[in-house]
Amino acid sequence: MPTLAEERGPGRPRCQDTRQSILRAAYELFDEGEDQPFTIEAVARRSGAAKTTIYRWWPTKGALATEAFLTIAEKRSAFPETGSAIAGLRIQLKALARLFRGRTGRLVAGIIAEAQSDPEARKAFIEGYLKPRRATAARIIQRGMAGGELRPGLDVETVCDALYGPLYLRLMVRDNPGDDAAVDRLVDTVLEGIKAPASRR
Amino acid sequence: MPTLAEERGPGRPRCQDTRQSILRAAYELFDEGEDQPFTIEAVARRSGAAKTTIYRWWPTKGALATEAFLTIAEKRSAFPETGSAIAGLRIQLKALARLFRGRTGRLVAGIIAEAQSDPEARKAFIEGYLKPRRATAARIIQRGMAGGELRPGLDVETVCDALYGPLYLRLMVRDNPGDDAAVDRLVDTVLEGIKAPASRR
Amino acid sequence: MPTLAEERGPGRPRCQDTRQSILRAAYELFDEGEDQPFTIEAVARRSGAAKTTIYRWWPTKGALATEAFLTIAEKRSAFPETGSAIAGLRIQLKALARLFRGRTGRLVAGIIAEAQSDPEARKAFIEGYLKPRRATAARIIQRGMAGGELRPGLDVETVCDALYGPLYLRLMVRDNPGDDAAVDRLVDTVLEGIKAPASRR
Amino acid sequence: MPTLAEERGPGRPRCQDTRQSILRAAYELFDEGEDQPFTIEAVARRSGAAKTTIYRWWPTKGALATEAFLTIAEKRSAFPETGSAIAGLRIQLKALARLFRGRTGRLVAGIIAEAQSDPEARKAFIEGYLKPRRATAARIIQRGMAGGELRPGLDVETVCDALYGPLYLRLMVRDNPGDDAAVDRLVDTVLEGIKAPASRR
DNA sequence: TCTTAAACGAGACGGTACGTCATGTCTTAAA
DNA sequence: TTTAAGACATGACGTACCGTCTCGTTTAAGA
Repeated sequence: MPTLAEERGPGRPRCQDTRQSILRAAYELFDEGEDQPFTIEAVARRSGAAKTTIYRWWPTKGALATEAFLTIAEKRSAFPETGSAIAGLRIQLKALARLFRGRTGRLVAGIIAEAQSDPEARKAFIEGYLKPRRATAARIIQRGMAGGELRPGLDVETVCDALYGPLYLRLMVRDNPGDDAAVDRLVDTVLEGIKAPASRR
Repeated sequence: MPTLAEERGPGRPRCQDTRQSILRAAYELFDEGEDQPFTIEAVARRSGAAKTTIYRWWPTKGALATEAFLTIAEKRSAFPETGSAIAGLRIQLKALARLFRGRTGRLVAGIIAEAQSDPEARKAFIEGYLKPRRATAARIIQRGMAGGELRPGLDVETVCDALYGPLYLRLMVRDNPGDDAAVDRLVDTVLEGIKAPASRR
Repeated sequence: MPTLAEERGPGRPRCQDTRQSILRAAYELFDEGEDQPFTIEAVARRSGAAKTTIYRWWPTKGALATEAFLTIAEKRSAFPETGSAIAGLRIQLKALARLFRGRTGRLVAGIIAEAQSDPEARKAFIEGYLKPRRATAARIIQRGMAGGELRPGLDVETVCDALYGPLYLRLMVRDNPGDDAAVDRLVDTVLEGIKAPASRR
Repeated sequence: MPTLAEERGPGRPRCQDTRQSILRAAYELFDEGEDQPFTIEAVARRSGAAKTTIYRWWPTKGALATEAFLTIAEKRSAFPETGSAIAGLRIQLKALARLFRGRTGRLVAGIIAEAQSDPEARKAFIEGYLKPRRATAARIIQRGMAGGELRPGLDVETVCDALYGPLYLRLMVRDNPGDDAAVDRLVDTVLEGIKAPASRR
C-alpha cells in the first residue's frame, strides 16, 4: 500500500545502479581530460551499460555531460551569507578561480564548448550550475547595497557579469583563469571604478 | 637581385588559388551555422580541393577554422583613436556586441569551442583575433589615463577583462551578448565602480 | 529443446540478407572484370551494406572474394564416378579448361593473385575450391589403379599435379588455358609417358 | 658516323646511374617481401629518384618490377647441354624448385600476380623470363628425342607444360614448390606415364 | 659561347581507397 | 518494460599511393 510511492507503470523498473554507473563513468571520462575521449561509446564501455540505455535517458551527449558534472562534482560549497558583502564576493570569486585552475576548469570549459552546439546542454548548464551560483552572488550584492557597503541602485545582473565574466573569459580563451592576486585586482577595479575622481564632480 | 624575393624551395610552388578556395569554403561552412556541418570532408567537397591538400597545410580543423575566420571575415574596423577615451570604449564595446549578436557571434563562439580541444586553434585565435582588439582597447585606456579621464594606475589588462569578459560570458553561456543598453549599463557600472561613496573615505 | 541450435549469444543476430547481398555484390564486381575495380568501397556501394559490416565478417578483401566466388559461382558440377577412369579424367580436365577459358578463369586467376599477399584468402581458396576438386580427381585415379587402367603404385598427388599444373600455368602466365585438343595432348603425354619404349627394358 | 648508335635527339641524355638505382631499389623492395610494400612511392624514396623519372621510363608498376627482377636477379645459370637429357631435365627442374623455395619464389609469385592485371608485365615476364627457360628445356627435350632417350613425336610444348606446370601450381597455390624428392617423383611419373602396362598392347 | 631541349629532383595537387571510429537505430533474449 | 549485447547504415576521420602537374636546376649537343 505505497500510496506515496512514485508513479509506477508496468514492466521492469528502472535500474538506479545503472543510472549511477553511467553518470559516474561519464564524469570520470570528462574528468580525465583530453586524453580520454568523451564519447557515448566510451561511456557505455566504461559503465558496462548498453548504448541504448544511455540514449533512452539522455537525449544528447551534452545533457549527459552536464548532468554527470552537476550530480557528482557539485556538492555546492556554501558561502558565508553574513558579514562583509565585499569580503564575501572576494571569497566566492577566489574559490571559483581556484576551481577553474584545476580539473573542474577544463570540465566547465568542455561543457560550455559542448553547449555551443547543444541547446539542451546549454539550458541544463545554465539552470543547474550558473543560476544557483549567480543567485548566491546576487544575494550578497543585495545585502551589500542594503547594508551600505555597495552603491545603491546597482543593476545586479550587470555587476554579476562584470565580476564573473572575466573569469570565464580567461578560462575559455586564455590559458588560465588567474590567481588570487588577479582576482583581487579585478575586485578592486570594479569596486573603485575606473573613472578619474577629478571628473566625478 | 631579388633581395626581397620570397624564400623559395624546390618543387612545385603552392597554389594560392587552392588555398583561397579552401579558406573561403571553410568560412562559408562555418558561417552557415549549425545546419551545415563543419567538416574537413565538407570543406574539401565545397572547395574542390583534395583532403590531402587541406591536411598538408592545416594541422587541425580548428586551425583551419580560425585562419578562415581571420582571413576572410576580419577586415578589422578602425576605431577612433582620438577624442574622448570613454566614448571610444563605449563605441568599441557596442560594435563588438553588435557583431556578436549576428553570425559572427556564432562563429566566434564556435571557434572558442573548437579551441577548447585544440591548442593550435586557441593560439591562432588569441594571436590573430584577441590580441589586436585588446591592443586597441589598451591604447584607448592608456590615453584615457594620460588625459585624465580615467583613474591613473589602473591595470590595463584587468580593465580589459572587466569590460570584455561580460560580453564573452554572455556570448558563450547566455543566449545573447546583450544590446546597446546593456553595454551602457556595463560601462557605467565599471566606470563608477560599485562601492558606496560613503565608504570611500 | 533445440539441441542442434546454433550457438547463440545475446544481441541482434546477424542479418543473412545483408550477408548474401554482400557476397552477391562481391561476386558481380569480380565477375565484371578489369573495368570494375574490386574494392571494399565498391562492394559496400553496390550491396548497400556499410563498410564496417563487411569488415566485421571478412578480415581481408581476398577472403571476401574467395567466399563470394565459392558461395555463388560454385555449384560444383558432378562428374561421372563410374566408367573408364581415363575418360573421366579427360572429361574433368576439359571441363576445367572450358571454365578457365571463360570469366571464371579470370576470376580464379584474380583470386590466386590476391592470395599471394593474403594467407587467409589462400587458405580459403585451397580449402573451398582446390581440395574438393582434387579429391574428385584423386578418387578417379584410385579407381583407375584399382581397375587396372592406370599403373599401380602411382603417387596420387603427383599425378594430380602433373595433370592440373599445366592448366594453372597456362591460366596464370600464358594468355589462355588451352583448348580441348591441348588437353588431349596433355593427357596423352602423361598417360603414355615421355621415355622412349626402347629404354624401358 | 655512329650508324649503330642509339637514336639520340637533343637534350640531356638519360642518366644510367639513376636507372640502375631505381632498378636496384625496386628489386630490394620486392625482395624484402611482404613487410615492405612495393610501391612507386617507396621505390622513389629508396632510390632517391623522383616519381616523375620512374613514370617516364616504366609505364606500370609491373613493368618496373619485372625489369628489376630480370636485370638484377637473373644471371641465368647455364645448364649442361650435353650428356643425358633426362638427367639434364632433372637437374634443371630441381634447380628451379630450389629457387622457388627461396626468396625468388615469392618474387616470381608476386610478379605473376601483378601480371594478372597488367598485360605489359605479363608480356615482359614471358619474354624475359619464361621463354628463355623453356627454350633451354625444349632443346634438352629435342636432344633427348634425337638421342633415343625420349619417345619420338612428343609435343615439346606439352611436355614443358607437364614438367613446369606442377612447380608453378605449387608455387602459387600451395605453400611450397616441393623438395627434390617431389621433383623426382614428378619426373618419374611423367617419364613412365601413368597408363597401366597391361593396357599397352 | 650560347641556345635549346630533355632529364631530373622536388613536391603540390585532385583523387580513390583504405581501415577505424562514433553515431543513433534496430533487433533479440533475459531479467 | 528495461536492460545488455551487438548488428547495422551512415559518414567523418586521417593516411597511403596513385598518376599528373609545375617548378628550378642540370647536362649535353648543336648553332
